[in-house]
Amino acid sequence: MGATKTDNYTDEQNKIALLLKALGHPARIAIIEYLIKVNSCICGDIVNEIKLAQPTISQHLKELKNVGIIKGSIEGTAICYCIDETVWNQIQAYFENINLKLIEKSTNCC
Amino acid sequence: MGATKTDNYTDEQNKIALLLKALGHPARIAIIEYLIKVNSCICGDIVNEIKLAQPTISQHLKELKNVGIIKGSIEGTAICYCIDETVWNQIQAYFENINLKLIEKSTNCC
DNA sequence: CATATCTATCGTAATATTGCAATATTAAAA
DNA sequence: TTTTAATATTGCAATATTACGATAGATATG
Repeated sequence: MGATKTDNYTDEQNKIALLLKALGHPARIAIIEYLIKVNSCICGDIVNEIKLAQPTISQHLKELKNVGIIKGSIEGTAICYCIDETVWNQIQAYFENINLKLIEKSTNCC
Repeated sequence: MGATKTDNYTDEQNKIALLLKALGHPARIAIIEYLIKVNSCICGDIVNEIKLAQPTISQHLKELKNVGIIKGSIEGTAICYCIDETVWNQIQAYFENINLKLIEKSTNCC
């Protein structure tokens, strides 16, 4: 136990869960919001922005990159990160789809 | 360590992170999708739908209820769960807001 | 080359999550 | 009241996550 039983679910369910799990930490939310705020992609002053040690930020960036929410390109000694809009749109589409269904059949009993 | 340092972040960041974290597990995604599919709210045949033990499902339901994504009303010996559209709309609004900003300034360097 | 800078990785401690068996709780039904 | 059915809670084992210090790797600059 302790490990998620991914076999029980569809690939889609597993995928969206992984994406949302990656966003399910305030540090990673803060990173995303910062990346959006500074417009042009930003490298390691995320460490200055968020009160966490550099290895911790690096770890969070890695997680976001692993699921495809952000991407980074090397720029000299620094690395330029930014949001991958493709994956982001997938997340948005998922929520929109569910919202449509919710509106469609709004026969709540609770 | 091992505990998230919530003090570093805004209330909003912590809140949205908690909501997305709650959705960041395939079982809970499956529960949400099932609740939507069966339209009228459903009780404990979620256990039949998803291959997990009853206490495990109960635990996942509790987590979803804790953050307000679902609500349940007692109906005799069964409990009727359904999605709380208020919180759901908050999540959607969050993503929409970010998407707007993404479109606004789409000067990606990666 | 030596040094400084930026980022990643490793190792590890503290804590959280996942999942289940056993058991408790609650309310309908017999 | 006894029984049955539906959920919740408890306790626990296995695993995952979070965070950081130490260190390594890569690249620019003197």
